[in-house]
Formats: sequence, C-alpha cells, structure tokens
Amino acid sequence: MIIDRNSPIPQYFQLQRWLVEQLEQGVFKANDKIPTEAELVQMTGLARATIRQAVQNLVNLGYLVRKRKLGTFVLDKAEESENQTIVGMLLPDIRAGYAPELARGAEDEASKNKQSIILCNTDDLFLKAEFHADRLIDNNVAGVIFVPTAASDEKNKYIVEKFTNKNIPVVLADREIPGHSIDLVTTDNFKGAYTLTENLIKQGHKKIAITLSTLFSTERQRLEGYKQALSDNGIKIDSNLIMTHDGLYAEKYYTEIAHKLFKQKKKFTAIFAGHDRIAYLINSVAMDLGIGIPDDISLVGYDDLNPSYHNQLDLSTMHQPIYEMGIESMKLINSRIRGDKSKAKSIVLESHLVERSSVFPIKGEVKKE
Amino acid sequence: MIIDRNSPIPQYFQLQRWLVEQLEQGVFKANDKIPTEAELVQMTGLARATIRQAVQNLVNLGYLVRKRKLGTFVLDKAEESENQTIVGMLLPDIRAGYAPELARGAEDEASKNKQSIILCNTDDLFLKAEFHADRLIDNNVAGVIFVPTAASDEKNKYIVEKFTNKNIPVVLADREIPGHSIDLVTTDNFKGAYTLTENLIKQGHKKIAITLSTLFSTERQRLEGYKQALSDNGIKIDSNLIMTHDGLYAEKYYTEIAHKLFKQKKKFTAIFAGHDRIAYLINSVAMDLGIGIPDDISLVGYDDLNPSYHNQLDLSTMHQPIYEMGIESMKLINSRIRGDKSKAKSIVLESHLVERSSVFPIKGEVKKE
DNA sequence: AATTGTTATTTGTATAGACAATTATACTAA
DNA sequence: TTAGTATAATTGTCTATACAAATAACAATT
Repeated sequence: MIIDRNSPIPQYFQLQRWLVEQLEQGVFKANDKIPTEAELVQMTGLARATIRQAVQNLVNLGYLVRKRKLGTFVLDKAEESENQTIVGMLLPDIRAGYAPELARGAEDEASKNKQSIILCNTDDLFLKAEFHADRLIDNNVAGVIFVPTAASDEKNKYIVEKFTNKNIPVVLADREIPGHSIDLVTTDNFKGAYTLTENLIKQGHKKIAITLSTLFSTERQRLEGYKQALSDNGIKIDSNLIMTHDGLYAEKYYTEIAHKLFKQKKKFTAIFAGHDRIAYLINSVAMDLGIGIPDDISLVGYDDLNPSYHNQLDLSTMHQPIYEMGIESMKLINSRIRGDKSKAKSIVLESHLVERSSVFPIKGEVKKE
Repeated sequence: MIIDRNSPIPQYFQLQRWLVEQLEQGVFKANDKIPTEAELVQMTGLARATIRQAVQNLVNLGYLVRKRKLGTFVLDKAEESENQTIVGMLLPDIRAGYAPELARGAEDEASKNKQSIILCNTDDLFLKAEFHADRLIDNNVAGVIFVPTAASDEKNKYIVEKFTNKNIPVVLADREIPGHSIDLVTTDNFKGAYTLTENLIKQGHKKIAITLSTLFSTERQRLEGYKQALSDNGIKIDSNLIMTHDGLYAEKYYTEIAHKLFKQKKKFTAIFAGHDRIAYLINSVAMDLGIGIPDDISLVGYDDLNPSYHNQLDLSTMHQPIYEMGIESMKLINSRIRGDKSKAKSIVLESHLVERSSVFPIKGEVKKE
C-alpha cells in the first residue's frame, strides 16, 4: 500500500516520498507522464486535493511539470541541474604565480559544460578561506576547487569539511593536505625537484643552494626531492645551503635570503629557487650585486611561469602543466558533482624540465648519460 | 475591495498581488505579523483554502514565514537579497595584461559586501562574450562588469542590451563603446598618451614611432593623444612612424611590426608601444637584433604591469590604476544594483607617468619646464 | 522556584465536490 | 487543403467544513 493512514506522517508527504522514490528508481523516467490526478486518487484512496498538494510540492521542487490537459510529467533533473551549476574556486591570489593560468584552465573546462566559476582570493590565509567558504555555501555551489592555504593541515581540513558536511564535493589543486585523503590534482614535486637537481649535478654542480618556504606541501616535497638527488649522487647535504623560511612569499624575505646567500658565494655554484618568482627575485638581487647569471652562479626555478614576459633571464625551470591542472580539477569535481562516490583520487600530472640558459655547465665535470 | 470576483484573474492571485503590494508599500513591514488566515477570510470573503494558497505562494517566494500558533510574518527581503548577490565579470583573459589586477580589485570590493564574482574569459571575441552573457543571465547575476570585446560597437552594445533588457545593470571597465552612454570606469587615455609623448619630446625626441591596435577605444585614444602632443609641439606627424594594426594582440604581429620598425631605425629615436606587453616584446626583438634600449632607441609602454617581474627592462610607462578600476567598477555596479537610476556616469581615474630608465634623454635637446 | 498541566490560538492536514480553463484530437465546413 | 468547431481529458481554481498539531500563555501543583 502506498499510504499508511495510521502513520503520523502526513499523507500528502507519504505520497510525495513515494513519488520521489518512483522517480529515483526510474519507474517514471524523464519526460514520462505520471498517473493523472484521478488515477492517483484511485490508487491511493486520498482526496484529489491531497494528491495535488503532494504533486504541487514536487513541481515546486523541480521534479515535475504539469501541463494542462496533458498530464504531469517528469523533468529531466540532469538536464536542468547538472548544467548551470556554479563551482567555487579558492586560490591564493588571482594576480600571482600560477593562479591566472589555473583559473583559466578551470574556466575553459567549465564553459564547455555551461558551468560558471566563482573566484575567491584567499591570500593563503585561513580566515579569508573560511569567509569565502561560507559565501560559496550560501551561493549553493555544486563543488569547490581549493588550493589549500598556508595554515595548518587541520585548518585546511576544517575548510574542506565545511563543504563536505553539506555534501559539496571538494577537489584540492596543486597542494595536498597530508594525512587526509581528499581528491587531488597535482604534479609530482618530489620527482620534479629530483630531476631538476640531478640535472644540475650532471652539469657539474655539487654545491647547490636551495631556498623555499616550508609552509606548502609542494615546496616541502621539492626539498625532499633535492635532498634525495644529492644523496643518490653521493653528495653530502650541507644545511648551510638550505635556506627555508616558514612565511608566505614576500619579496622582502627572499631579498634578504638572496643577500645572505650571495655573501657566502664561494660555497656554492648553483641555486635552486623554490619557484620561479623566487628565481626572478634572486636574479634581480644578483644583478644589483653585479653577480652574473649564469656566468657566476647558475639558477633554476620551478613552475615555468609566462616565460615570454621576462625572457631576459631565460630561466631553466621545471615546467608544470598548470593550465591542464585547472582542466583536470574541473573534470574531477564534475565527476563528483555527477555523483561519483568512489574513493578519493590523486591525479598526478607530468612535469618536464625546460633547459634554458640560466645554468652554466661546469667544464670537465659534465657527466654523460 | 481587495478581491474582484468578476475578474478573470484567479482570486488567490489577486490576494497574492494585494499582499505583495502591502509589503512593498510598507503597510506590513519586516518582521510584522500579517493578518491571520481567519482575519483574511473576513476581510476578503474568500475560503480559507484560497487564502492559504495565496499565502503559501508568498512563503515559497520568500516573502513570508509561517509560524505555528504565532501567525505569518514578513521576511526582511533586503537582508536576504541585497547581499549575497553575484556579479558577473566579462574580461578578455584572466591570464593576460591587466585582467588579474582588475579582477582582484573587483573581488576585494565584492568581498566587503559579501558578494561573489563569476569570472568569464571572452578572449575579446563577440561570440564568447555572448555565450557567457547568456550563462550569467541564467545564473541571475545582479550586475555585470564588462570589458568590451574587439568586435564592433554595435555588437558590444548588443551584449550590453542582453543584460539591460533583463534589468541587469552593466558597467564598462577600461574600454568604452563610443556613441553609447553606458556607465564606465576608465582612465584618460588621451591625456595619458599626451603626457607620455610630451615627456619624450621634452627629453629631446622628435621622431617617435608608435605601434598599437585600432580595435580598442583605449588604444585609439592613445593614438590621438600622441598626435596632439606632436602637433602642439610643432612636430609633423609622420605616417611612416605610425604602425597600427586592426587585429587582436598577438606576439606574431608585433614581432613583425618590430622588425619592420627596426629596419628603418635611423628614422626615429623612440618608440611608443601601445601597451606594456607590446613594449616588452619590442624589447626582446631589439635584444635579438643587438639593438640597445635605451642606448640605441628609447621605449615607453602603457599600463605599468607588474614591474617587479621583468625589471630587467625597467620600462618607462604610464601607470594605470587598474586595481582601483576594479574597485570603482564594483562600487558603481553596486550603486546600480541598489537601485540608483541616475543617468550614466563616467568615472575617469588618474594615470601618472612612471619614469624609469628605458628612455634616453638626447643631449642638448632636453627642454626645461 | 520549578515543574507540570490546561487552554486558546493559529497554522497544518484532509475531504468531497463543483465548475473553469486549456488544449490535443477529431470532426466539420468552406 | 485549410480553417474553424466541438469534445473530451486534464489540470486549475474555489468552497465549506473538520479535525490535528504545535505552542505561547497562563494556571495549578509540587
């Protein structure tokens, strides 16, 4: 029996639930006609007004459409809702680093599905991320692409859970949250840094300085790759050459670090900058100090940002497919929006070395493959 | 009388309209209790079920809340709707030129009001702008910030009208649509180019080449400013030194143009690049050709993009307050969203000259102020 | 002072029946 | 063939009535 007249649950609501069940089980399919009100009266024994109340609610909820004289029909939920969704995107700063490229990749993929992206700048701060998260939830975003902030893993997890608690899927882009299994699209920063460092070693460099921030999983992994490459090549790790700091990227910091490094110039022949922006900054400090790159010191970066803009430096670097990262993040979030409940995925994209002219091979020391 | 029983308009709908009218006229104010169903039965002579139908619709539409035993109350529409709005932003490419800075300014101002921004890349193409416009309308944006595309004025107007026909206000950012009076936030490109050109003249340059696209109002105005400055200083305009093209920005074009220019090197001493990206490209062509800037040729740009990134060139340029342009665009669209019906405004922000070292003063020719 | 019970008020759910409006379809007339 | 017309099916609007459920406010009890 469809309706239990002794239940405390309102009968119109019982009917409503039953109808939704039929829809979800595919008994009534998209564009099908459901039984007429008269038929439902027969089937349930309810008054027509009660039937109408249930059906009206489902019309309001977007499950059904009524057509005069024709009957009541099932709306194609997928068509109506899967498109036209809005996806939130939380990234550090749309002006800086790889963010524009990432946003563009995501937006291009979104456009294909007639989706839209709401863009939020976190400046890598937990509080801003939280603020934007609440707004995105209020705006009923269907999913979120999140570049974790510089805050602790717990705090980043907290942001993710704000969404997942409301059944809004989240995909992390670029940076992971260690110890938590969440969908992720990134590159292999360990491997990339390993390759980059090994390339320096092959060109005869043994004393390689590195400078980066420890706040982000990506840069920490690059540090590990660097260390491993040194170890594997029998080079002792010199902690004086590892200049980490635990703050956000700021010109002031890295200018200081660059100065400190150059003061002990004789101790190293190459610098591994944590990312391209650091590399460009180091280059400009070097110019100020009259140090030539690559003549005096070799320099590599990581990211391969917009090389056309600052091709005066001609930086050797590890190219990350940022645009593709945006696309893949969007594809993954879409599969979650469509209801893919499988366990968390990590999509790891391939980086590749881009050799330009900021590395000077040390004569007589170049190893052959 | 509230209800006209002879009208063909359903009585529940008449009542509904009457209630909305009362709400809008402030007869029932926010958080007020409206008459009970019993009272409305008395007032209208309708059956309670009909009353309920009208009230239920208004509950669904978010005008009212029902509270058992207490009555039915007016929701504070303003609180619910004025904030939480979404503003659309149509710009050429979030990766390129001033777009990131503009987007960030707009987003920061939006955040203050708990608004969100949907970002769309038009690539300066009419068809993409149209596609995104439809999506923005579907997403019920409350307003739109639009950087006109490279298409004709009529086509850009058509995009604007798509929105205004649906009562969605539009603010143009940076570029205007000549001949159409629409809210605009920009800088004075004529004056800026005039100042920039005059500065070159003061430093002894008389033969100044210029290269830019004629597709955008901004660049056309810069050309006019350049011409006027030459005329006012008694310098004849040499059409051989004006290299315009009527396509979108593309490295290929400007590389060609730069090569053409440098072939007739002796005819000029300075180049006015239509914007910074062109300037950086010209610089890199010059480097390839072994031409020194500023030693052989002086170079100025327009925009003052991210100078920290490519400070090898140290470009003299006209600084445009792009971030502020984003903020002001957002403020203006918000005043329209809040219902400001006054006539179209043009907000013109101040640019200023940034003198760096890409201009070489020609000895003995420098004029004094 | 705190708890429990009662009452009146108001919205919530439900029935049975009537007529109106709309429109796909079939039929009819030009 | 086309245009108009009737008809039947179906949803849309409306009435009158009844009882249920929730709860603020008050009263009674402990």
